[in-house]
Amino acid sequence: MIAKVIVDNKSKSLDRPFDYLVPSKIENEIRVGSRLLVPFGRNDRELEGYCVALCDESGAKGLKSVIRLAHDIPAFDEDMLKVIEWMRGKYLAPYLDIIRAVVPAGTALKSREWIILENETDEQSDIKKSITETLKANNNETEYAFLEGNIKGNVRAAVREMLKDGTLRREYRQSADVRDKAVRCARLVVEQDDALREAERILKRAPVQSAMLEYLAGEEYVTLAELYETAGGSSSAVNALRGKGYIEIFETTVYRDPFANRFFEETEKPVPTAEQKRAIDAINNSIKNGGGKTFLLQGVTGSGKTEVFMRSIEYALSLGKTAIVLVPEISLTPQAVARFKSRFGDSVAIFHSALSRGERYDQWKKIHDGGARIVIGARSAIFTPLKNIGIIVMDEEHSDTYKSEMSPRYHAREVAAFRAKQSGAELVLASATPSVESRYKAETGEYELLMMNSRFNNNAMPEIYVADMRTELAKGNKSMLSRRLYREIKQNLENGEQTILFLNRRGFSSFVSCRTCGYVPECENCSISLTYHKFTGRLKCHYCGFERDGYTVCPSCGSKYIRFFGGGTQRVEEEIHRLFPQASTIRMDMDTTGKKQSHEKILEKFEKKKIDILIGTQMVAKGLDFENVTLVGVITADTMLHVNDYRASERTFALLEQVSGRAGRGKKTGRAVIQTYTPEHEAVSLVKTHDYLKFYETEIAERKLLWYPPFCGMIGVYFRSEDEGAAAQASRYFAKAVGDVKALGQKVQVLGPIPSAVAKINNKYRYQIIMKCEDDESLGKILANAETAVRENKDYDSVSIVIDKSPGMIY
DNA sequence: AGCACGCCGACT
DNA sequence: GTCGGCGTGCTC
Repeated sequence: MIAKVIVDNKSKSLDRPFDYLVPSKIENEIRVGSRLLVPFGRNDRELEGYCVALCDESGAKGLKSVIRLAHDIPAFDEDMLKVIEWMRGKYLAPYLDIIRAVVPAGTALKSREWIILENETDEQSDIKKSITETLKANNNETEYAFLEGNIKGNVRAAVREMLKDGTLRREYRQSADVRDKAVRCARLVVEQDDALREAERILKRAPVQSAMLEYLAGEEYVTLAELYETAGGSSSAVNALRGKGYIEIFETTVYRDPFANRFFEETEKPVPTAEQKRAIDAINNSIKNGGGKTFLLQGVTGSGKTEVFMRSIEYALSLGKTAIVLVPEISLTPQAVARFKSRFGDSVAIFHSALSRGERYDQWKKIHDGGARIVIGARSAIFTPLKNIGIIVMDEEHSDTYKSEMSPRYHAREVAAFRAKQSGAELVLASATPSVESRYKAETGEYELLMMNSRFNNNAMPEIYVADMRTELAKGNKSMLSRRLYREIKQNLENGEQTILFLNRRGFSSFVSCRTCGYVPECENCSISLTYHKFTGRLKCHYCGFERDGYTVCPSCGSKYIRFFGGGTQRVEEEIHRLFPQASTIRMDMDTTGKKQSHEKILEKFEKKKIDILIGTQMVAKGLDFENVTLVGVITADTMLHVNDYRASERTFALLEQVSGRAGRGKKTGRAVIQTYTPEHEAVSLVKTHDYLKFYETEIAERKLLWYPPFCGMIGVYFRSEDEGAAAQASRYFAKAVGDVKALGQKVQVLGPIPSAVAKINNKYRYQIIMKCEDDESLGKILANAETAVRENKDYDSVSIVIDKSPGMIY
C-alpha cells in the first residue's frame, strides 16, 4: 500500500504529495487524513505529514516507509479533503496553509533532532572535542540545535562524520504541544445498595465519606474535583474509601469546557410572529426535503432573526442532523453564547479566539467524537468536522470578518456554500444589511429571499438625525460634538438614560505634528505616521508595533510647538468631561480591552447602569443589547467612506444602521445622531429612513456602470520585499507573465502595478496589481503560472507574492 | 525550507 | 594540502 503524503514543510516548492510505503502493521489504521511521521530528505529528518490518498502504485522510485501514525485521530476525512482540494484551486493556497486552517492549531508534532554520545574515541580536532565535551556535560545527549548554538565552526559537518564512524547517534524526538487533559475519577466497586448501606452506617462517624458514597451511588463515575465540591472533604476521605475497598480511582480524558463554571438557565421559547413563522417554515421545508438551498434572511434589527434560525436548527437536530452557526468574532459575546447554551445545552461547542490551544483542541475533539451537534464560532468554525450537517447559518453575513486576510485567503461564505452543497444542507445568510453581492443573488433567484420588516413587539426603529458638521463649523462650533448631539446627550443625562458614542478608528487616531514646520513623526519601519498614546505619552505604530518616546521639541526644526492632533476615544472622552463634568464615562477600544475578559467587564460595568456614556470603536457597534441605551452618537460617519475600496459605501451604510440599532432596544424609542461632512451621500442619507432597498438599488447601478462585483471578479496580487526595486520589478514581471489579455479568452482589466497605499510596512515595500475579470475561476492557472515564473527568477528571491481572490481593504 | 555536495580561494 | 564560504540542486 502506498500513501500520498503532504509533508509539513512550508516551502512552496514542496507543496505536493510525496509517496510513501505503508508498513503492513498500520495498513488497517491508516486512512485519508491520517497524520503520519515520515522520513524526509537526505538526512531522513522525521517530519509530520498528512495522508491525502491511499493507492497501490507509485510513479516514483526509491520509496521510503511511513514511520508511524503521529496521532490516533485523522486530521480530516474525505469530505474535508474535498474542501481542501477545492480551496487549493480556488484560492491558490498551499496545501499546508489550508490544512493548518482546517485542523485545530497547536496539535502539530514538533520533531527535534537529538544527538547521543555512543562511543568514546580520541578525537583530534577541536570541534569534535568540543562536541564530545558538551555531550558529556549533558548526560551524553543534547539537542542538535544546542550544539550548533554553543560551538563555533562547522558543527553540521563534524557531527555528520561522527555519526558515520559511530561515535554519535541521531534520534528524532517528537513532542506534541497539546495533550488530552487527563482527569482523575472515582467509581464504586461494590453494589449500589451496599454503598448506600455503608453510607448510612458511617453517617455520624465519617460524614464526608458517607456523602461521597451516596453521591457515587447515583453516578456511573465522578471526577474527584466534582466529588470534593459536592461532598466536601479532600483526598484523605477518598483514600480511606479506596482503602476500605468501596471505590476505585482511574483516569479518563474529559473535555475542557470554557463555559464550565457558568450556569445556563433553560429559557422559554418565544412564540414566533407570523413573519418569523413564514421564514421558519420556508427553511424547515427545505431541510425536510434536503433541498440544499441558500436563503437570504433579511430582517431589520430587532426583527428576531436569531429565533428563526434557532427554530430551524432545532428542527434539523430533530431529524438527527447537525448545525454550524457562524458569527463575526466580535458578536460572540457571553450574551449570545448564553442564548444558545440555554436552548441547546451541552450539544453546543464554541470556537472563539480567546480559547487556549488546549481548549480549542478539546472542542475540536468533542465535535469529532460526536459530542457536539451544534458548533458556534467565527470564520474558521466553518471547518468544524461535523457530520451530516443539516443547516449552516451565517449571521451578519455582510461582515468583512468572514474574509481571511491570511493564507488561505478564503471567504467563509464561499466555503460555507461549498460545504452546504456537499452535505445537502441549507445555507441561511442572515443580515439587516446584506452585502450587495448577496442581495443581488437573491434578486436573480440564486438565493431565496426571506424578508422580515417588523420589529419585535413593534418597537419603532430609532429616529435618526444627521448633523452636518460643515454647517457646525460655519456657525463657529469647533467642538467635536454638534449642537444636536450635545443637546441629546444632555437630555439623556437628565433622564438617567445611557448613551453610546461611536467612532471609527481608521483615520481617527491621534498623530503628532509640528505647528511650525509641519513635521509629522513616522514609523521607522512603515510609511505611516505614529499614533500618540496619551496614557503613556509614547508614540506607537499600529502596523508593526514600533514605539518611542514622545517629542517635546520638533526633531526637524527644533520648535517646541509640537503637539498631538486628531481624535481617538481618549479625545472624545476628554471633550465629554469638559462639556459634562458630572457624566461618568467608560472607553472601549484596543487599548482598554487588551487583556482577556476586560471587554466583558467593561460591558458588564456599563450595563449595570453605573456609567452614563460608553465611548468606543468598532466593537461597540455589534450585538450589544442594552435596554437603557436610548441614544447613539456617531462622531464622524465619513471616515470609512473615503477608503480605497469599492465596498466603502456598503460598509458605511451597514455600520451606521448597525450602530444606530443599538439605541432603543427596550421600550423607549431610540435616537441616533450621525455627524458627517457629506450628509448628501446615500450611505449616510438613506440611514435616516432605514431604506436598505433604495441604497441597494443606487449601489448596484453604480457597480454595474463601473464594472465592479457582482458584475466582475476581482483579484489582488501583492508583492512584498525589503528590496524596493525587486518588489517593483517582480510586479511588472508578473503583469507581463499574465500575458496578452486577449489570450485569456475573456475581458480582463489590469490595474497597476502600483505601490500600495501604505507603501512600506515593517520595512517591506509593497506593490500591488488589481485585476478585474469576467471569471476569476478560469484565471487561476494563468495566475499560478505567472507566480511560478516570478518565483523561478532568482532576482526576485526576496519577494513574497500573495494572490487574493476577493481583495478586501486595499492598503 | 533545510541540507549535502562540490567548487573555489585563503591560510597553516 | 585542508578549512570554510557560498552557489546549486534535491527532497517520495
